[in-house]
Amino acid sequence: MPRRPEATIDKQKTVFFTDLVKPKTLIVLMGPTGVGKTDYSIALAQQLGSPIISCDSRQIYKELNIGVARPTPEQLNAVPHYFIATHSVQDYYSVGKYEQEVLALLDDLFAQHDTLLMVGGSGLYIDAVCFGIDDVPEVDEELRATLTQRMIIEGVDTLSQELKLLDPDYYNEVDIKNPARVLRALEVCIAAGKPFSKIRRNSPKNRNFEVRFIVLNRDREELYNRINLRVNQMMEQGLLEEAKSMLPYRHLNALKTVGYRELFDHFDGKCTLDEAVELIKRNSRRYAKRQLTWFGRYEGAEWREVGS
RNA sequence: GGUGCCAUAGCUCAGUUGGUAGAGCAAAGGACUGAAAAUCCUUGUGUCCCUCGUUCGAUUCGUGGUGGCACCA
Repeated sequence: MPRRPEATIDKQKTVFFTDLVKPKTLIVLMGPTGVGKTDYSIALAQQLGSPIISCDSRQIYKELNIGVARPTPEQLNAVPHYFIATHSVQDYYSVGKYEQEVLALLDDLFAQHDTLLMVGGSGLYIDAVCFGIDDVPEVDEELRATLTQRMIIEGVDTLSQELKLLDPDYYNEVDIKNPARVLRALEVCIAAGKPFSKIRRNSPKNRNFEVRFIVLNRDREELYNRINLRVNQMMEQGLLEEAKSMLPYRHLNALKTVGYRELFDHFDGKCTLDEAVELIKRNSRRYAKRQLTWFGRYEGAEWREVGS
């Protein structure tokens, strides 16, 4: 199933741009964690004369550095970067906000550039920028908290039965064993007073730029070796201390992140430090695999193999 | 050198009263619309160390090897 294949510029806008200005292109460079996106993107950005718009749901936080493999100060100075260390873990953030902020930025930057480079591994964020995300009413915290509580106590099955009543269409589509998905659908149904499936149109929004996808990949074994090695390096750089300093925020979404939660478990005495480090490696590997699955659905993407 | 124990999936091991095998972990594949580095679904992985023998049939029993561990010299 191709990901949003019909997402091309609408005819009128194409005419408008070819008449007055050159068409604008957003190059989206993506790849699994640890492939080597950072180095590659800096070289590519310099070649294109473009800044880098980061599309990374974790590097966006200023409190997270070592554990999210933030580019070094030298790398950040080599090319202007956006959306790196710009937000706080303490502030609520979401794909929707990211979409808005990036689109506003693109409007500005395209005035100076014909080609812009976006780089990152957060698939949902890439989708939001390239194809848009439906407008869903705000859900207040209390409702979410109540439903989360009920999810824990009553289990997914009870809540998915409730979803079946409120939104039979979505119930038939959704993975009813997935608490996150059931909970979201349910909270939107309740907050909006209408079925989630009526809100989630899943139709691409028009964008006034073209998109080109590049997926960076490398031999699986080599990728995993790099991930394992990088985790060791993170530990040498002081990931343990960084995680310790994040303990007060461990309940926040931003800290539900590979590299931190495993160390939190260690602090709780649930595992030894060595075990925690091994788990960070494993979970990073699994994350990389999930990313590759996601990227595999971008129709027309150019896959570039890198490596020795 | 002698004696004993062990050798089965990538790893740790279970098992077959003789009918070619299964757990955990690792791994592989997939899903994905405001938590997305999140959350969830599916799936195996095999010269059962080698040799010869007994047997209709040996991974299973026996002989002899090889390797590992332990104890004794």
